[in-house]
Amino acid sequence: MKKHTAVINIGIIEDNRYMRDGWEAFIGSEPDLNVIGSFGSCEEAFSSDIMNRVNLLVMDIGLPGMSGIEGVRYVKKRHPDVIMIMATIFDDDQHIFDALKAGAMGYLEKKVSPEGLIAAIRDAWEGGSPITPNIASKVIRSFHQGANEEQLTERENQILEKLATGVSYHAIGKEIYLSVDGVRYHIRNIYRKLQVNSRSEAIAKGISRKLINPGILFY
Amino acid sequence: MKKHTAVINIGIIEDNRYMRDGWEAFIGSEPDLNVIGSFGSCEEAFSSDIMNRVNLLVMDIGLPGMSGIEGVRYVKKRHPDVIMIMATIFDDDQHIFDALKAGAMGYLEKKVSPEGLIAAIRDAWEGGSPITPNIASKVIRSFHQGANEEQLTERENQILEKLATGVSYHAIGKEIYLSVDGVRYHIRNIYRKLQVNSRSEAIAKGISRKLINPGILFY
DNA sequence: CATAAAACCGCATGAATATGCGGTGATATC
DNA sequence: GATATCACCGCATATTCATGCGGTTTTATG
Repeated sequence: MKKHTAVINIGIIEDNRYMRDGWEAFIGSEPDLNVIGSFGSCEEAFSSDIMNRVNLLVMDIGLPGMSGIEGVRYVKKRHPDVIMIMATIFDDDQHIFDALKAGAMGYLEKKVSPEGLIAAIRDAWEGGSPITPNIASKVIRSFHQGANEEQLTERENQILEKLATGVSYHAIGKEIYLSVDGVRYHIRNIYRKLQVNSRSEAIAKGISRKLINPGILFY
Repeated sequence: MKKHTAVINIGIIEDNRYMRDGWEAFIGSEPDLNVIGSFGSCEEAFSSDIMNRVNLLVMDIGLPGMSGIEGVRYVKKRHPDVIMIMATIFDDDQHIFDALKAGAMGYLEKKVSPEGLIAAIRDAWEGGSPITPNIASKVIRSFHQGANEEQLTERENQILEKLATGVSYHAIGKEIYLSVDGVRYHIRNIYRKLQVNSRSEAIAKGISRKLINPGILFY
């Protein structure tokens, strides 16, 4: 395992000139942070030669041309070791989750202080995930389960989990020592409680309500 | 909307006496933080009268009797406005995600500094989610999509999303102006790429690979 | 120009699912 | 002791799904 380089090579992608220059100045003033390129769009950045040397990118989301989200996907695919931190004015759920799903390690609001930005870069470089508190809050909340929704019984949860694996009613019955019609009985009740009328919806809703874990999700 | 009270009423649940007293002393030394009770187990805490006055709980996970996770579920159900911060030695994924899913707002490692603990309490009280960097990293990573897995085309993703809603092939075809057999064609390919052979598995795998969002998950 | 890959369409068939209705036995509530 | 709720079993039927095989058209690549 290679040790961290002494200096972190940083790239900036941000279309607002003032913002970009400000970041560059602040980051560059740190002895161990080296801004090797700053660009106004993903296209400019990705066609430059810095992509093979850069260690960490600070990116905006609202960019002309290729959006920051698409940019994250691009980088993640072609340069999987590059760490990306989003710094943006968007604090809506969709942007946040899209960016994180695409592979960003951090997500900052643009109003972050220079010191905060520097700290975030170091934090990400050490393997952490810098996210400003109210973004963190949204992320954490996305894990919370619905509170006063209709509860499933133990048996129903058990069967719901089996449903998600794709096996037939017959196979479910065999696994839990129940007749096919017994399985059907519980499934009816599950559908009623979740207010759905298909196996597919039950699974989708069950997962989104955290009643079942798709195995791969948390590795 | 009621303004935040000037003083935050805090409860502590931690079985290690030294740890508990340490926390109580540190937290209590802040003028705006008021420790109104500290307990060695959930049972003790929940049967006390502080539960109706407490604003924020700092809890361990590894507790005798009712575990911290169960404790979180209990509190979330009966006192949904109480904010919970877990402070624990467990940094494995299962404990973290279980606690967050159950409703904890923050997750700290026990080695957190007193200043860090105080900051975390204030942060949580302001609506943030205090999590130490390497915990944050795990949470963020759980959002990342698998990199070199077989990609679905745009059309396939579109259809996979429809599949999760539970509608029939016929209905899917109508929605996206495609024949039933055209729908079938894409579904075959989706199954092959995801290595499944049922609609249920495709949905479960699609969600866990973040190819589709169950609508309710991110609110 | 040949070839390949993606995106469709059609048909056929056995398997699985959704749902309605009618049962039984156990437990709990009033 | 009547009533209700839960967990199960059985049967019947229309609908939907999974999958195999053979097509066409468009678009990119060599």
